Amino acid sequence: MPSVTSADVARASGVSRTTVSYVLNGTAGAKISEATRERVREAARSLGYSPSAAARTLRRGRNDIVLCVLPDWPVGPIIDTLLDDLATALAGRGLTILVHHDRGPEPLAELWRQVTPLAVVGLSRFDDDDVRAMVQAGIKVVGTTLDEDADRGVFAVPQTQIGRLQVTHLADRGHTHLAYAAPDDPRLAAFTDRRVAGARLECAERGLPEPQVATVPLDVDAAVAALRAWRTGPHPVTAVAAYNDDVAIAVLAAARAEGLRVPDDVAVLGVDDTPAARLAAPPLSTVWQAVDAQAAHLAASVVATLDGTALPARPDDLFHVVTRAST
Amino acid sequence: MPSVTSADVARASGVSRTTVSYVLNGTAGAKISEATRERVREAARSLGYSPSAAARTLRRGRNDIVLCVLPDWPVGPIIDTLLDDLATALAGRGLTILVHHDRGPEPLAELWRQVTPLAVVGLSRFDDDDVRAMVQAGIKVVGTTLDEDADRGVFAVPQTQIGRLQVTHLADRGHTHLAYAAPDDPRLAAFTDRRVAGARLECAERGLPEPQVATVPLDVDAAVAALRAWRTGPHPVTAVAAYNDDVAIAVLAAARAEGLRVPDDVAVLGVDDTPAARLAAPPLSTVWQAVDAQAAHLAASVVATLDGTALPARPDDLFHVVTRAST
DNA sequence: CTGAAAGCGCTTACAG
DNA sequence: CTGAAAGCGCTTACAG
Repeated sequence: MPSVTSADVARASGVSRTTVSYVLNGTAGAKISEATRERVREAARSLGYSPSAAARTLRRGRNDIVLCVLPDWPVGPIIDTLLDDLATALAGRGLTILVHHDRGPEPLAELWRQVTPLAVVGLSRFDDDDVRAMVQAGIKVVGTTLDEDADRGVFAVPQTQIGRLQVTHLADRGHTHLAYAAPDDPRLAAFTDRRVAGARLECAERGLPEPQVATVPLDVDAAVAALRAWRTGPHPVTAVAAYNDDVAIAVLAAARAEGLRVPDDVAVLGVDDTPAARLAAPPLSTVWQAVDAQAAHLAASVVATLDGTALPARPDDLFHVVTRAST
Repeated sequence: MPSVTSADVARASGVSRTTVSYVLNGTAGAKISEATRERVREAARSLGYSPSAAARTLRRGRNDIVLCVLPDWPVGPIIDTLLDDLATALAGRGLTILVHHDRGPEPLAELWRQVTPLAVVGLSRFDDDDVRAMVQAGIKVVGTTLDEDADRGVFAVPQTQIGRLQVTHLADRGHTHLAYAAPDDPRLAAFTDRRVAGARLECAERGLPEPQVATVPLDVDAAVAALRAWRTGPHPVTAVAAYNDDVAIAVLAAARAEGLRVPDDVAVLGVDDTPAARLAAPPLSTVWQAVDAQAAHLAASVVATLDGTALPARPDDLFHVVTRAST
């Protein structure tokens, strides 16, 4: 607890706290002899001095933390990569990234007031009120949208494109009666809704009937039930666009249980290109996401926001289909 | 930026800052009339006052943040659950949980000095030096170990037990020549090494030959190569304990490619009980982890550490085997 | 029951 | 080139 303060360093090196601060922060315009600088640095080192973040924050009005707010959806490798790249991009500027998993109704305001970060990066969309309050408090904000609109300060990963791409791939192979297999996890609704909407749009533009949407739990019996319903009626579904590879694998398991041939009786297309997709029977065609490009874009967006420079252009070619044996 | 301070609230409600502080913090022993209290609360509300965390931290020497340090390994649903439960347990005490993904060589000290948290929870093991420094700075520490030792302040999830349990399950079914399928991801080494060690120990105690350990990338060709090597020689392997369900599914894919029957020619046992395990062909036997019990124990450990009370007993029955068609 | 005042540790005009 | 001093906003003995 006998914490070392800048006064201790000043005393030990025979200078004032001002000088200590100048030296340690490398303040421009302070002309201090190299000998003094070295003396101060050495004293700081030997005393194990590390400045109090609270005091610095109180004085400066902000600190060196970038707060990253994650929504409630399950964290997967994509988010991991996003955060990794962001951490690397910001580490070079002396910024530390801290992550908060947004769950329940705890207001965002509590959080950023607690932390007083330099910037807040949201991987979910912020309320306009929250954004206004943060900006007013001098905190930089980088939002995210799952939609096509690319407002200023917004990092965008348009989910509708994924649904469209899936339909395009299946329609190109001659399928006309499509199904969309939605996931069971309600936390994914923000993604599901947009991907389904994209699939609907693409079907409409191509003059195809609406895709038949059903939830497919990750369970053989439940998937069989969904598959049977799709195969019933005058126009049985011949191709399924699945929310992701996990759901697609459930559909494959159902097809196996029903004795349907994939892709001859029913084609299946996933999203994510997980290792499991390669290993599935048959190997699963899937939508690959350019995670690295997304991550680089997010990192660049945050850096640009911090610097107040223009936001980088959104990368295109964020997605493409990896064709395997299931379509 | 014209931030509202406690002085503003004091002025608006006609009292001193002392009184504002007492009322808003519910300081015990301060006898303040209900009328005054209400006046202060109302003023705070209408001015949109929220105390400066930095000032409070500077004054008190610590804040209301619990910092959770995650190691480099990929975050999966288990960690998600752990963090979820922890956040819920701490929210009731007005504590906010913030997560830092430990990557690269940035020293831990930088981080906790930046944040000045009330407590640090490590899901990786801390250096003894770090622990000492944190404790000396008045920060509570909850460490984690993947081993059997249950030191004070340590949350433990013994990984050797998993390897032992896998061998037990396979040996009970009459298998004597076992293989261990390790994952490709070097970040998982801390887990892999311990699970393999557990498998070795259990084999030794049962008088079985050592398990043949090989890395099995999540890729059919690579898995086929590993499987062939295991099946070669005078004593071909008849059962594979896989690091997790993903690796097990790679082994299943290899068996399929080689025309081997599962479990008759080769039995396969995973870990995690993911949805993919249920959906595999054949459905995969796997070690289930009591994530909820682990999470509850972690949360209780943290709370006990904060309160300075005795740590909860470690739950037993953390793991058991779910038997399906692959063993 | 309430207020004046000190002080947490830092940074930064302002004076030399 | 360097130092004395103010002040960031809060909490908390200490005095009434």
